[in-house]
Amino acid sequence: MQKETTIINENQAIRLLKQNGLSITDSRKKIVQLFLEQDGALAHGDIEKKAGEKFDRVTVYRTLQVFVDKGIIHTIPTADNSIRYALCKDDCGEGHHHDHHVHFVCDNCGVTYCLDDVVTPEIKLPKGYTAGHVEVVVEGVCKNCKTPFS
Amino acid sequence: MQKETTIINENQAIRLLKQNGLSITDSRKKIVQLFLEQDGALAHGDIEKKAGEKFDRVTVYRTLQVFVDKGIIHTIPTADNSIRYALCKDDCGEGHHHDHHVHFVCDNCGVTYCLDDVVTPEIKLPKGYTAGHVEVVVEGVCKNCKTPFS
DNA sequence: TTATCTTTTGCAACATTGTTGCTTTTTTGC
DNA sequence: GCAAAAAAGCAACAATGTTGCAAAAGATAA
Repeated sequence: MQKETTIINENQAIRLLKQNGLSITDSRKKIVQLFLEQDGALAHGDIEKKAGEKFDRVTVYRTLQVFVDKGIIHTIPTADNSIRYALCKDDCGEGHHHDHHVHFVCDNCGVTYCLDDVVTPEIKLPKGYTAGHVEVVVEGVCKNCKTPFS
Repeated sequence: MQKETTIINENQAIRLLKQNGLSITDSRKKIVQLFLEQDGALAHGDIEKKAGEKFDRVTVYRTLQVFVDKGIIHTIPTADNSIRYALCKDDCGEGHHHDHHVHFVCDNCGVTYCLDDVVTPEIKLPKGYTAGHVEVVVEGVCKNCKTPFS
């Protein structure tokens, strides 16, 4: 079972890389797989750890950069100086990200979730300001950490 | 004129430090003054530069930490791995920040503004999630960078 | 499949950013 | 001004991020 899931993810990873015109390499496959296996978002450090010391730090930095450029992953700003990355939905592509969903960081487990179904609200800005992208990060307790009777 | 403003800011800085039970030192005064003189938010690096190489890097780090703890300044998350800081309104204090306003980052000039009058909206979360603090960062063009006829 | 060209990786060296312990200096309260 | 307390400065270190270049792996076409 474990193995089967891994293979499915590997195939999906390869498909995703090909779609974006990227060479299929071990590190790219592995990193995409990590995102596919993962419920939440990943920071650079997480990826290095989860990859099992297999790849050079530089490779991870460059791979993440390529993925962001190609619209495969997007960044999530946090208050602790550690950018997190998460897979983009299908409508993102090279040069244009469309991540209009809210992000959620759990106080308890620290996991960052993409709430794909929660759309960022319209913000009414003061006169003179023009809005581009709106980023919303909610901090609180996630569904897994919620205590049953509270 | 220049000098007079500086003095006013210095007095205000001293008042702010005293209110929070902090010793009055050159670095603290200077750093508070930088925030008072400044329209937008400041990153650690900005402060080091603006202070004119006068203070040790460690002093700046520790001062900012103290200010955050005391509720004098608050942090603003960004997507570029550089936390920014801005003055809190009066209703923040030690151990409890109340920054329910929206932040704005200008694409053109890079300045980060606190839009004190724009309140963060209510976000409806999926079942099981409990919201604590909500952080909204809008990216776009600010009032100063707006071209007259567009 | 192999030869060749292109892309990516890994390494080394470096730059920047942030942290910690400890001594000296400054501030505070008397 | 003096003693106690707080903060600054220094040094050393840790973590994070960047760049150039040679070696390795991937893509392409005969």
